[in-house]
Amino acid sequence: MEETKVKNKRLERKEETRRRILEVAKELFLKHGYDEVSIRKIADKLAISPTTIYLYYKDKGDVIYALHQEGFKSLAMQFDVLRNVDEPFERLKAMGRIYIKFALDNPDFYELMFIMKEPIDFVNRSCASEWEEGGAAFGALVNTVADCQNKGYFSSIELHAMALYIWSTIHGICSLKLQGHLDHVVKEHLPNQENTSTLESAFNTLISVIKGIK
Amino acid sequence: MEETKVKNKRLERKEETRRRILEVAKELFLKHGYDEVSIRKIADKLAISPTTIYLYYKDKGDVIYALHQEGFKSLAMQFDVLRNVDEPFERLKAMGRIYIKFALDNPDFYELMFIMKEPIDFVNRSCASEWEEGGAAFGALVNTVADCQNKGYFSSIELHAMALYIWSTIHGICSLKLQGHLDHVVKEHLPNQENTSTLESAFNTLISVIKGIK
DNA sequence: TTAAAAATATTAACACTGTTAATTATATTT
DNA sequence: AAATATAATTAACAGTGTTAATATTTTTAA
Repeated sequence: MEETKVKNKRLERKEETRRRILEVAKELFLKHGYDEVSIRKIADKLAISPTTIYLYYKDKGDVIYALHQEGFKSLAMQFDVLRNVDEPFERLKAMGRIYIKFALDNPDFYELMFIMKEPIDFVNRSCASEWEEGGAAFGALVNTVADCQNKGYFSSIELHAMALYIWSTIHGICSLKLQGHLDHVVKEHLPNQENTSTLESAFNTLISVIKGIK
Repeated sequence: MEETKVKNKRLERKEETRRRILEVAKELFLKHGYDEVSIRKIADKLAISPTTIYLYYKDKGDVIYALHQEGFKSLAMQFDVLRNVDEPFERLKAMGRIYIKFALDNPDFYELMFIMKEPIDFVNRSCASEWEEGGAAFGALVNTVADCQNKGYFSSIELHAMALYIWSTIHGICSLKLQGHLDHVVKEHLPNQENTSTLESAFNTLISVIKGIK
């Protein structure tokens, strides 16, 4: 009976080391951005050998994927307050605002979660069909859109097409902003406009557009 | 008078080498994707030394930027047929379809032009204010939107906000698709739907949505 | 308690990357 | 033909992800 206890102790320690590696990876990631996260730098900060990390994560993509998952958990937490918003269209609006705020507050995480290819390729390779975190996020949007339709909003449009369309618009504006593709357009075509207000005006346009659909 | 002729000859040769480097860079880029384009591989294919490339391009970002510019020229050429479409809303629709087709046909170029940070950072650093190719593309959209408004379409919405909103939606759906973020969502929430039809249905949703705005 | 076994961590190395300084080869001008 | 300007090269630096072989530590068995 002792041997299982010891084995558990070992598994715990192993899990703890895994966690510590991820913690440092996350710290470097948030402080210096993705490009600055190298296996060697993570190892240096932990005062371990670079190769040790490969005993806990298959490769760098695996580490990145773990951060990717953390991001989705974090976003889900932000979404948690939506349970207090009963009116579906208000909930949809709040959802959009939280999503945008998350993107602006955590640009590196957003890049990891919705822009970069590597982590999502890892998902598509590993877990063939189910992917809880990602499915839940889009599922929450679909549910809210369905609730809106039950209240008469944009009920003429197919549910999933509508959800995807909303996500596309908000992701589009966030990704253009975060990747630096708005700076020039704003400078040339929308002077005397502040940085964040461009996002807001695009979001408000979306809201007022879909609000009118019967 | 001979010396200027010689100097011109030299400049021509220099420009020719610059062009050949870019040609190979583009070939590798289209064949193997961005990650596989290294200075050394370009040099190998040209049977020259890697460092020679640095005599023609400041750094790798400069090469990437040159391809970035090629992409914008190519897109502008695709847009050229729009001159034959008189009705503004039809032109807007055609514009969207061409944009989406360009993205699907040239995923690597699209990534370079509208997703990656590096080339547009290069733009924002180098040419402080004017950037013809990019400005022209968005300008074309703004003009078409303005023409639509003159015909009574979505005239209640501010011009630039509307243009940015349309771009965001179409870029959003393209970027989600190209970066692999739709695969999972489609598999889970929209089975029995084909790959490209997801894009089309989102685009059609956008069109039918904005068509109804007064 | 000590010897064997298993788990964990490390060193050394490979094959790459972008990039620069110093050097050599080539072409042009005097 | 000699001097000069231009072009291209070699060698090297500092970094990357990753693997195989080796050493160290921890656990198990005698």
